[in-house]
Amino acid sequence: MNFLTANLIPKKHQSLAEQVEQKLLSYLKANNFNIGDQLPKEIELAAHLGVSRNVVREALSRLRMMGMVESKKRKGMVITEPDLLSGLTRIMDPSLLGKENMQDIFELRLVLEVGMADLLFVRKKDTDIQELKDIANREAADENCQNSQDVRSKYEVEFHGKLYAMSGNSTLSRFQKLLLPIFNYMEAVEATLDKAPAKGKINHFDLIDTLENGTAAQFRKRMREHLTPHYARL
Amino acid sequence: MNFLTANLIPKKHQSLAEQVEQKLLSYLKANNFNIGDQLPKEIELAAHLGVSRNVVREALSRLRMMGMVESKKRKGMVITEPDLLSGLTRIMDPSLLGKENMQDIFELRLVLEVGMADLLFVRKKDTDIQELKDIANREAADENCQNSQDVRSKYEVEFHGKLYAMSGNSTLSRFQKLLLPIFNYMEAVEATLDKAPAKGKINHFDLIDTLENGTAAQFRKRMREHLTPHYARL
DNA sequence: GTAGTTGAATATGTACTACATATTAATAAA
DNA sequence: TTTATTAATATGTAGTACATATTCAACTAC
Repeated sequence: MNFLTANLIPKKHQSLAEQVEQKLLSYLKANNFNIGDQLPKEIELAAHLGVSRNVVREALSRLRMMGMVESKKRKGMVITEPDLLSGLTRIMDPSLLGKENMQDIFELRLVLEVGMADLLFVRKKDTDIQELKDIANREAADENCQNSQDVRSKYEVEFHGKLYAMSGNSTLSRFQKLLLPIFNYMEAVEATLDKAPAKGKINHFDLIDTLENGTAAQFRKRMREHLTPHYARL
Repeated sequence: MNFLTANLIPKKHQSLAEQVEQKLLSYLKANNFNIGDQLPKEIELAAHLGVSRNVVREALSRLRMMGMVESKKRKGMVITEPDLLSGLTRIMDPSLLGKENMQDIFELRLVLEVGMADLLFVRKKDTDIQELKDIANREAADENCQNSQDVRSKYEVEFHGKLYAMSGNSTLSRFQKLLLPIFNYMEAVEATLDKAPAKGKINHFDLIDTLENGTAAQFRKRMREHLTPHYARL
């Protein structure tokens, strides 16, 4: 391609479906719609935008995938609230992601759990503390913890998952669940390298105690220490 | 939801395009492909799955949207590394999200900035510190800061954006940029309610000093104090 | 033989038609 | 008035046809 034709083509080529998707998004953003409002019919959109119905359907399919619209058979398409994590739920898999993304996600977990402290202290309930204690007690009583890494990590997941749930932030909590396969994979890889799982000095009982009697700053410090083996990966 | 209940609960009707999307995703997850590998042609997929090419194209369009595949005109579709934030880039807009999602995102920012400390201390460079100082100095010298909330928030964004960039976590940094419109919107709403923007006791110079001479734990504490006005919203 | 050009082959991109399906809304029956 | 039936309609799916762009091979020129 010579420089003349290069100048004639300003943007990287976008398919019509992508263009229509963006137009629909701008349309929705600009007109402050409410949830439940109706979208024009596919045929009308196609006619108005001067494209085929196929193209419109591809664009709408993407909006549907994000949870931005729902389509009913005769009613047409109605606007819904998009799902923040709809994309992530599909691709959060070790076999789909590269090293850099996995490392980013790994780090994100560490950041979240340390930074989450204030949410926990604002929203903790007595019943939550009790549940944490139950988990920690079951963990302490389970002799399989000595032998099996799987068993250990089962309690680890349960305990920390409960913390995310306690945060009262459902996006955060859902994100943690998506994050698990990545984390497990990276731990498994680490295990094959003969790196001892090296437990931190702060255990779950210590964390519970801090959550019950301490401050958010103290909890952050202890959580940071609890996660020290993982921080070694930075 | 475990494997069993997943089968027991009758799924809400899924369109063929959605089913094909999932089949393609499972196919990609199961077969550990490498980036650059080719996917079968649309017609072959359609024939193999027993659906029309339209349906296959809708599914592929979704994968393309997530950055999982790229399509070249004659070459066919090749596997690429998915973009973790491709979904978010489209929907991170105050006019598309509801209160709960916005609140979740708002909280997430607070969690991230407090929890980010260790990343910063591992990866900070002298040049980064210098850049932070430059920003803080420009801010201190700008007399418009007194009058205009916009000017203040401009420096705020620049300073904190630099911190995210320093984290060395590009996903985190990109997420912060997406988060900005939400944050601005919520601050604007707060401003209309006559709530004074109430600056925290810890300013940017304090943060820089801690970053230069202190510890990660100290930085977390000070960042938490710096963000105190925002934490009031919890 | 090498470089550059041309042109055919081909997979994706777009348009269009036809019909299936499900659900609403109107109508008829009780 | 209530219930059952029917028609209308917007999305879902299938299929054909052609446009477009890019690869790859054949070919020409030097």
